[in-house]
Amino acid sequence: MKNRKIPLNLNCGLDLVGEVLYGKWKMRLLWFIKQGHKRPSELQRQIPDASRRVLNVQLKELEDHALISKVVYPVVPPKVEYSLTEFGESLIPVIGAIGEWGDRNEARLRSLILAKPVLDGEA
Amino acid sequence: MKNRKIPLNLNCGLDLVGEVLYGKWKMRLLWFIKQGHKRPSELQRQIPDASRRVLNVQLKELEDHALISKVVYPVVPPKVEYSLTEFGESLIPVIGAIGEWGDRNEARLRSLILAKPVLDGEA
DNA sequence: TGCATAGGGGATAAAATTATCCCTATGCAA
DNA sequence: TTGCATAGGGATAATTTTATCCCCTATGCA
Repeated sequence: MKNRKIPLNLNCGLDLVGEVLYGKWKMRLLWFIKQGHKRPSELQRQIPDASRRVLNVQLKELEDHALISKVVYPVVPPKVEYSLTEFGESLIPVIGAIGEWGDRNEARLRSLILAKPVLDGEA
Repeated sequence: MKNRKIPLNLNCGLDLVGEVLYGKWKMRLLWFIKQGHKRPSELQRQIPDASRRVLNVQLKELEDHALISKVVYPVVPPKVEYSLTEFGESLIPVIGAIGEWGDRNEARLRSLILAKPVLDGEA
């Protein structure tokens, strides 16, 4: 989400959403924030597969896109809390729908995804 | 979607959906197929920003993930038609919801996305 | 033979996204 | 004085994803 060399294409709603939601951890971040995990360290605990750095970067993008807002408390040790903006809230049902579809089809998706064409031999 | 070095994480529904829907043109492909644009050349016309090759690759992945099915007619010149599987159909409402949210918030999204932090100077 | 059609796909380059590493700062506890 | 917790960020490497290039199939027709 830096300066792109390939021009953005923002033709339809789908493209627009992509711009703000395309990011490996973004939907999960929004979701966990919605669940009340507001502090960076909490989010990090919820999503241990991502590094702290990466979460920061994606949180920053979500913030730039006005989906979340950030409050920095001037205390030591530092304390930061994120929360959904109204705009971000409006996206929750959509994310919910995506997640539900995934949950509903979990078994099937899992097997489809793991069913790589056999030729993975590598040890 | 090749052999990954970084392990997949398939913890929740959201991750699973990501695996099959994460791809720059995938949702649009599904959407256009749903609209009745079944042949590769038609899809290409609908999505001129993507090269033929790229669409083929993504179509192949959608097919591998059982969201679409492909029929090759043994005629010359070749004729191919894609259609949504039942599984793919079940995803349409979700994609619809995403697109609607995007459409509803088009103006806002557009300005947020284009409002890069000013320091893009480049000539 | 040459071209058009409709579709495929390998190899490789480029771009975008993620991950890793290391460093900053404060105040308190050992 | 070192260590820990909390949060942030630059630089750079690794990975993944997209794009570009070029060539191939087969038939029918000029």
